[in-house]
Amino acid sequence: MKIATWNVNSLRVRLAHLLDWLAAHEPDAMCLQETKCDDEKFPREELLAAGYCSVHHGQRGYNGVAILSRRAGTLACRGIPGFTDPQSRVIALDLDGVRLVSVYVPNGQSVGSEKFAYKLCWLEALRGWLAAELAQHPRLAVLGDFNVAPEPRDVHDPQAWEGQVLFSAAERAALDSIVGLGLTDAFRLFAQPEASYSWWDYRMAAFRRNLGLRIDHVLLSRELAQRCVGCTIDVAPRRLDRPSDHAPVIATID
DNA sequence: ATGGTAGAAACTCTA
Repeated sequence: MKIATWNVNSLRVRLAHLLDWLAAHEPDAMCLQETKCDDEKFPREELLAAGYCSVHHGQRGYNGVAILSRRAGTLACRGIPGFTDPQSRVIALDLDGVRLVSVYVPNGQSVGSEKFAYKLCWLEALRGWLAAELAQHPRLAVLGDFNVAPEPRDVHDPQAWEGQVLFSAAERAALDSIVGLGLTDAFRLFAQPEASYSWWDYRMAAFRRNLGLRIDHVLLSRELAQRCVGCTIDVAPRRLDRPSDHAPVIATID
């Protein structure tokens, strides 16, 4: 089973990139973030024509998460159950015995801001829910844009980024606590190139200079981690014209 | 020197 995640930063703008990528890599499932459209404008038919079913938790203008799959799955939920959130950031799908979760963690804007407080609150709600999910679903995969770089090696300039949003102690502790429930960062199961990142700011020619952060993750329950045989970041789409600022991450599970 | 770019939307917010 090949599963992937990609923050597309507007699905309608990136649809051609996405369709090309799906045709080239043929993942069984693809988790999307920042679709930035409501359900009515979701390109369901175009994706179906490309061989993918979809479930979407949309929102006009901002956020929006989806899961595409070759075979039809069963929608598990939209949003974190019991956590009232006007922002569309979570969707879950049961597919061939695996529970897949697509997450778009709040960015947090800047440490100490209201949005930062919302981010920490949101991560705590996610942790509580995933604890219950893990108890019920031994095959659980949580994929998405976590907006947190876990370690110094996930940041191009860790000294400059230390304490900044996306790499503050509080955010790292919150992500660590989620991983500590019994999840594995699939990317770190394997040897990886130095300076591997999944997001580069559009500004300052950051991609050309590889000034990136690894903030998009595939977290696997123990059972899935044991069967994971590969996990890579595909930087190729970041080189295209009008790219998303994120690259897809793909994991293969036997 | 808080700059720079991109997307959605509507003239500003979010990232």
